[in-house]
Parts: sequence; structure tokens; C-alpha cells
Amino acid sequence: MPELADVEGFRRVIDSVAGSEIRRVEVLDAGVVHNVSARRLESSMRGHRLGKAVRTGKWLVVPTDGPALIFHFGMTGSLKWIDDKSERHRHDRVVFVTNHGELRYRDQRKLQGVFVAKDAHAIGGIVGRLGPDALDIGASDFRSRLETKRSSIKSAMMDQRRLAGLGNLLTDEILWRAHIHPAKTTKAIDDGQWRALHRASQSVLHTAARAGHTPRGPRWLSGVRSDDDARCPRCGAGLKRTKVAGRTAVWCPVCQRPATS
DNA sequence: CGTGTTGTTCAGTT
DNA sequence: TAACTGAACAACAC
Repeated sequence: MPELADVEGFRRVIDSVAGSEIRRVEVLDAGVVHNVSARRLESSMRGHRLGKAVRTGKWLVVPTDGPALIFHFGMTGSLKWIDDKSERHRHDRVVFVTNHGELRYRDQRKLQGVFVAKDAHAIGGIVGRLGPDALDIGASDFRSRLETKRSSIKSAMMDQRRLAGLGNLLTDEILWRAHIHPAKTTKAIDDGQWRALHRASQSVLHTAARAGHTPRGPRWLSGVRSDDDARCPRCGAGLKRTKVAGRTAVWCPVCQRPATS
């Protein structure tokens, strides 16, 4: 699930409970706690208040009046705020019990998880080299960061060092909206297509970020991409599935004509 | 028992 | 160097 839009949703979960004081940390599965021990996570966070979260790409940094919490959600992670007595979910891995409710890091596959940094500025060694967030990047920046990678456009868009936040679904959605084939080489994209791509990116990302997830509506590729016999929401053609940049790309053979040369 | 999965990283290769 | 491929991580559905 978690790409830019989903993590934006998690950011707002944190924002809505900023100020809550962590009373206890329950590490139910230490496999998701990455750069500190479970014991250290508990002792370093106890008694501190959650601040406003900052998202960059798929990373979420949560400052406190002590150390900062850092989350990456891999493919199946999420953050849940529970203010009633709901049962723990079998995939709840870390629970931050506060004075107002519980913040739960839930994750089936445990590919990423929870990190701790001295403060919100000391995240360099954890997050690595990230490009600017894909939301609200300007058209010329967008283009120059992508076109210098000689690869398929899909590969460039998913490269977190160029633009941060786009994953497999959002990338396919944007390319579909812009009528560009996912395997098209960056250097084969013309001026008009770069403009269309940027415009589609902003449109998709703003809507998805506002929703807190990539919409699955009838006008969205994401709404049909998993269907058997999936059809293009725009023209009705049968959608194609091919491997591009190591991932399954879903695209419309009519709206996104494959490269001819 | 295979195959696939909304992410990232690393070793090996081109 | 740049980019690609496959594997690995882990868990589950089909």
C-alpha cells in the first residue's frame, strides 16, 4: 500500500494526535525495530510528546520533545490510531501507548519498520539520499531530475533519489493519465509529453494525497488494475501487463502506444 | 508446491 | 560510471 499518498494519510493521523504523551511502548515484534533495540526504543521514547510529522517521499519523521521516530512502511505497513479498546490486530508490531490512545505500527510483511534518530535533523544515515518530494515539484525540476537518467520513464519515476514518493501504482496511474508508455525511454519524451507528464503527476498526487491513498474509483487505473480481464477506464481496451523496471506495469495499448522505434 | 505482491538494497553483470 | 537483473528480506493469498 504505502506510496506517497498513503504515507500522507499516516502523516495526518499523527497530526491529529500531536501533543499526546507516550506512556509506554510495546514492541510485539522486534523484527520491525531497526536501528535500536526494543528496550532502547521503549526507554528513549517514554514520557515524550508527539510533534507534527513531516513526510518526505515514503518516509515519515515524527519529532517529539525527545528523539524522533522514523517510519518506513515497506509494502504492507500502516499507522493506526486507536482510541477505544479495540483488540490488537495480529500484525500490530509496535504499539505506542499514549495518554489519549494508542498509535499502532501494523505491518504484515515487515520489510521496513521503525527507526529512532537523535532528533528530526539527524535522519541522514537512516533515510539515505532522497530526491525532492514528488508532490508540488515544479515542471522544470521534474523534467530535469528525470531526463538525466537514461532508462525507461517508469524506472526514472520510481527512483527515490530523483523524485521521492512514487511507487508502482502511482507511477502507472500517472503514465496512464499522461498517455505515455511505461517503457518509453526518457530521452524519447518530447516537450509536450514532459508537460503532460508533470501535469498528470500533480493532478494524481494532489487528489491521492488528499484522499490519503491512491483512489480506486472507476476513473482510475488503480481501480481496475487487479481485475481479471482489466479494461482501460478511458477507452475500454484490454489492459496489458508487462515487466518494466522489475515491476509489473499495467498500461493501455491504445492510450499509451508502445515506442515505435 | 508454485506464483505474485503498492518497497528497498545489494551482488553481479552488461 | 550507469543501468539492468535477480535475489533477498517476510508473510500471505491464490
